[in-house]
Amino acid sequence: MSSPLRQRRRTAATREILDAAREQIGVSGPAGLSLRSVARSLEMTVQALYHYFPSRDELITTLITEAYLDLAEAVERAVATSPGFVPAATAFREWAIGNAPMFQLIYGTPLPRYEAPDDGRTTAASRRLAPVFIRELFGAYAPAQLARADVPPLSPELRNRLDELPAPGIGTLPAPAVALFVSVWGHVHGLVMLEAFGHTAFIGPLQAELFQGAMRSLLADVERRIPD
Amino acid sequence: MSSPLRQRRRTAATREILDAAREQIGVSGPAGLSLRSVARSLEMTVQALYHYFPSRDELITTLITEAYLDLAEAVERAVATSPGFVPAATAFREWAIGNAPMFQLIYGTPLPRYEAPDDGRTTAASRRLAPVFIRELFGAYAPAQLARADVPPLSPELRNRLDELPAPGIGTLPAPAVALFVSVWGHVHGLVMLEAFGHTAFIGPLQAELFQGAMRSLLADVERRIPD
DNA sequence: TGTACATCAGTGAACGCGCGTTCACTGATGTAC
DNA sequence: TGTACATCAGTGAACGCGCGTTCACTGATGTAC
Repeated sequence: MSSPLRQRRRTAATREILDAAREQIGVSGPAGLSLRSVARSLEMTVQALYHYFPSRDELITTLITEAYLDLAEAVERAVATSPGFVPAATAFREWAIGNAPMFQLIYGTPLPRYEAPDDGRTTAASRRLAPVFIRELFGAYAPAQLARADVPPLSPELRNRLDELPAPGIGTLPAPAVALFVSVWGHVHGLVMLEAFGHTAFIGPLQAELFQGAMRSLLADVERRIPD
Repeated sequence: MSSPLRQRRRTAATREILDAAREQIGVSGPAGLSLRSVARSLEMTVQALYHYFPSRDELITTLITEAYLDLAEAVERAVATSPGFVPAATAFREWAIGNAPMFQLIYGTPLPRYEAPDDGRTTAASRRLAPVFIRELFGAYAPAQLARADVPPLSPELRNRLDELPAPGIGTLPAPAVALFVSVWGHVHGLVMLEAFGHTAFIGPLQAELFQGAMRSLLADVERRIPD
């Protein structure tokens, strides 16, 4: 095993590369990322990067994984000081708008010639966010209540499918609550994606307020659908 | 002016190019589009394309514009035979899923080195869809009713802003209805974007049913928020 | 403490590729008289 | 109807660029004895 000093230097250099890559994505968008541009901004040669990442795809995989975790942590942190669904949604939006290019990287059009790794690293990281929202949204209800949530009738096939989702995370919920949650998930993501992709620019700088209002209404509508 | 025959041939060739480009996007995603690959699939040289489009960006602009119009027309057609918000949303989803790469082109991450034209052609095309949804969602209500829609209180600044949106389309609605509509818009887009970008693949092939249910609930929630 | 050796971050040179765009041209088609 | 001319779709050749990746190397740093 190599020396701790060398190890630390290596770690620091790896961090520098990842930061430069993020910077690069910030400037020219996810698709504008290239090993050569990263090397250029670090004033080193491209080949040197291969001492830290075996390929472009591996670098991108790390960026995606870290972005998912960073986003999930930001939301966790927010609800730690101010619990509730609306603060969670607000923190989600703020991360997405404040890191729009990274948000595009993880939730936007898949990168042209990028292939996610087989080992499911990115998928695993992407699953860290939902449980936080599930906790904030449904934590106060008993499973029996959630099972009677007022959603349009589910076909037996769909009910089965939703009941059989893998357990950690969304799979712990009864089918009607899964249906409700997916709808909420889409609602939150939709408003944020539209804003992060520039489709609601016409609203101007008050989108935060509009979003907050929409989330409050959404929460009320969800609560109304769960029986006492 | 050139002969009608030549004109028709030119139009046909232009169509062929656009179709090949769409095909190309279907195969390798929006970012995989290139003049050279289009030329290759048509078995002609790249330079020939310049007789039909002055640049790559111009071709992309046409593709984007036509995609927006195509989508809006699909929804119009659907509500013509089966009116209502849920059918409109269903048609929207079906177009998006059936034309996922084109949907990604218009609603996903902006293309790397593409600049939209100054003349607002793409923006104008993108505004064709909302009025259909507004009509289906709010057509049965009087402006006075919409003005009293039950949404969280709007700050004076936001209310002003929403009241002053340019008139054709969303600008015709009173501020609370605009807020409600943006929320609905985000909800519909969110579920569809998540699906079109592959983030809800774990649900499997029953996403259509889940979406339909979510839209029915959404409609009910909206109706509950508009007074008699 | 000194020395031989191993590790490894970084470089120089090069590869083959695909890209958008320009230019000078050819040759078929259509127009004017 | 025939002929000179204009139009314009298409080609061949080339440009300069950026990309990911490989290879053989140098030279500084760290390790073992």
